[in-house]
Amino acid sequence: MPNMGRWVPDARGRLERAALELYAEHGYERTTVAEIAARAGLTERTFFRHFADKREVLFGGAEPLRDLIVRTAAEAPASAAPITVAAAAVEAVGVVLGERRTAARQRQAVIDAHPELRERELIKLAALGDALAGALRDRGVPDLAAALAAEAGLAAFKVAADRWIHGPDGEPLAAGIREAFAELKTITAG
Amino acid sequence: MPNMGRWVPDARGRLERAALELYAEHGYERTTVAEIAARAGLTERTFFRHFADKREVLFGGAEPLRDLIVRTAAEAPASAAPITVAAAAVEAVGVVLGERRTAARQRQAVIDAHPELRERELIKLAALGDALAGALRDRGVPDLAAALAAEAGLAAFKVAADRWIHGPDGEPLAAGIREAFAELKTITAG
Amino acid sequence: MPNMGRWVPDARGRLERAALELYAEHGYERTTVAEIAARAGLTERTFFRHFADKREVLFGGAEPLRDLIVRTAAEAPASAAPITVAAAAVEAVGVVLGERRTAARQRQAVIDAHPELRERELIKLAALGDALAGALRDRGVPDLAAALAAEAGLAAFKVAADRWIHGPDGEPLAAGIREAFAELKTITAG
Amino acid sequence: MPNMGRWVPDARGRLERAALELYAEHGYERTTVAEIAARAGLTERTFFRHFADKREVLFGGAEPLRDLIVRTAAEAPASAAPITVAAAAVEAVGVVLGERRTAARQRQAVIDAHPELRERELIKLAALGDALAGALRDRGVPDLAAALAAEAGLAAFKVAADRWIHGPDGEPLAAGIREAFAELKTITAG
DNA sequence: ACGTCCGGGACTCCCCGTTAGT
DNA sequence: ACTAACGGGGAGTCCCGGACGT
Repeated sequence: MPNMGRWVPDARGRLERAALELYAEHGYERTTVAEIAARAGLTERTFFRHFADKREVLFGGAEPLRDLIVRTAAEAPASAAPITVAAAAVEAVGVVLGERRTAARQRQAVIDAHPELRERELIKLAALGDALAGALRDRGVPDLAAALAAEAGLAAFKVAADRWIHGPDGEPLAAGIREAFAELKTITAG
Repeated sequence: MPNMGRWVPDARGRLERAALELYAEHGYERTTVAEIAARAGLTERTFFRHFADKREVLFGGAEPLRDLIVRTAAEAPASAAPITVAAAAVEAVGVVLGERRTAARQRQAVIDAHPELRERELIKLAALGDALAGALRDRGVPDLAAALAAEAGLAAFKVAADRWIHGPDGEPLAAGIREAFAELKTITAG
Repeated sequence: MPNMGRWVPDARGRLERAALELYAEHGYERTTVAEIAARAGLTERTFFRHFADKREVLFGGAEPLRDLIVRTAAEAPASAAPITVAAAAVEAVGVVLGERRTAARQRQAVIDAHPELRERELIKLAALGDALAGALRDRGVPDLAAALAAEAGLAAFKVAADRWIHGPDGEPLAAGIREAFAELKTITAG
Repeated sequence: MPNMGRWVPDARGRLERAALELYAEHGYERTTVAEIAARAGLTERTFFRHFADKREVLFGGAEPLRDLIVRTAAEAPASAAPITVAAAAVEAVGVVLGERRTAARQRQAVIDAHPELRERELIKLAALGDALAGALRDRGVPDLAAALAAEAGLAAFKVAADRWIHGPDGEPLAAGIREAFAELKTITAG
């Protein structure tokens, strides 16, 4: 019989929700960790037990994406070209993320307004790129090709995600990623 | 008659040198801004007048590169394809940076060891990418193609710079960038 | 024209007084640094700018004693035996401290009740002993004799101060120190 | 049939060894309790069940010395002078400690480098001194003489131990203590 | 005896503001 | 314009302890 203890369960989730609410209400930098913790009914100390820093609460759910990338790349047919594998992996991410456009927009509005959050976002993306490159190498792709295919995948993703979020309502994210890949092929062929 | 004043000149340069020395001696995070300022014969407050934060002292000289990118892109022949322009701009950066390999290596060793410095490096690179995309748009390249060409340029630069810094002594950086572009064309054509 | 600035002057003194009051009112460990700072009209951060830690506020005025010891030892006649010089130096401290018995008692009551404060007190005394030993060596006293004379001086001081503080009202501290020295000679002669 | 339980035995010993290793590898203050516990295969909380604080792990074995002092003082002939009893008790400690000079040196190197550890060492020594003074009073020695004889014993011990640890290889600790006592008698007789 | 979750305070550091002096 | 002095304020790390469960 779990959770008969003293504490309300899901401390991490409460902290995440409290942080997002406060970031939306007062802005990211005018929100202190103490306020987030207070709203979650916890202490500052506990916040830092769950999140390495004040930014991380916005980027906590990255591991599933990483796993998805690695898995998708591993499951691609052995005959697939590196760029095709990269495209498949990135599209898989696009399918997952593409389902919550409104939430993504709100989150991105906070991130875009604060360079320190942009920094964190970029390093998270770079980590996904490293994972993809590693998965490609595991398929036997040579280092240079693996690194470039992974970077190409990231490039297509970034460009497509930017349009999907900031542009008007329209086609789903995954479709935008496919278009970006196609355009990338076109211009590099030039 | 310069420098008849009370202060030793070149406060900014002294801070930069002191910071690099201390980062090398004790590591980045074990070095405090107070120590850097003390070694430079200045106060902590003065450090922050010259650098926005503790990381920036490692990334201070980025504007010239930005200008170089924009200028190179602007001066490319009107007939050049976007990817060709991006390649030329990125290669120009490679030529400039390629001259100081030892210094680049030391700097990169510090950066690689600290995720917070990686974050700053990534956002600096992203800013260069934005500048390149803007320069391409100024040439009349459509948004999507400009964004992707800029990202492709960054990708080639990142991959080549990584190999140039971490690999054995060998070919110059600019040559590596050209190779990376060629490989990128090969794999996207796949 | 000092102190025309924004701040009430003597931040350090205000912190000291606030700390002593609160330690007396609520006890040492039930007093937080935040409370001390608040009562002094300052912030926690400023407390730590003036005192290395929460204990140091009780031991801040030690340098004058150190100087007094060194000076007294240096000014003793060249013919004086090491133990005589040590006695003179320690007695000089006793004369200075002996003037504020009530304050010393209150302070000592706090210290005696908290082992962590005892630790700090002991290391401060040890530092005075080191200063005395150094001053003796500067007079040409060999290392071993200097170290032992300094320790003997400290021993007499500790014993006398303990009796002066915890015992009934009576003779002044300096007189007790002299008695302790005499008794020390007696028992070591045994 | 011991140790059929769930846990690896000798948690305390594992914590002690882990702490000493880490203090040697990274220094005392750069070692966190969490690291010590992790290396010992335990949790931070368990560390604090065995040791009152992070310093105590270096000073755990002091009770046997205390007992030794009290026993030696109690067993001295009734006719022995206080200073003689103190000398015997302190020498007994010297005999025990004197057997592990290399370990003592390493331990002392850590302690000497960190004032907070010096504080703890001093209070441990003071506790031994209190025990000695108490044992002397139990023999009927008057308070003042007991306190001074105990302090004299500590003084001789400290000076001798310092030379034994920091000086070159040479005579055993107990011999150094005897010499220190002799020198103490000489200088106090001056 | 140990793990888990959390509270709470001490302390360090980064970064910024104001004032005044040169 | 540049510097020093003093202080505010929040982030983040660490030590340490309490309550509960096994």
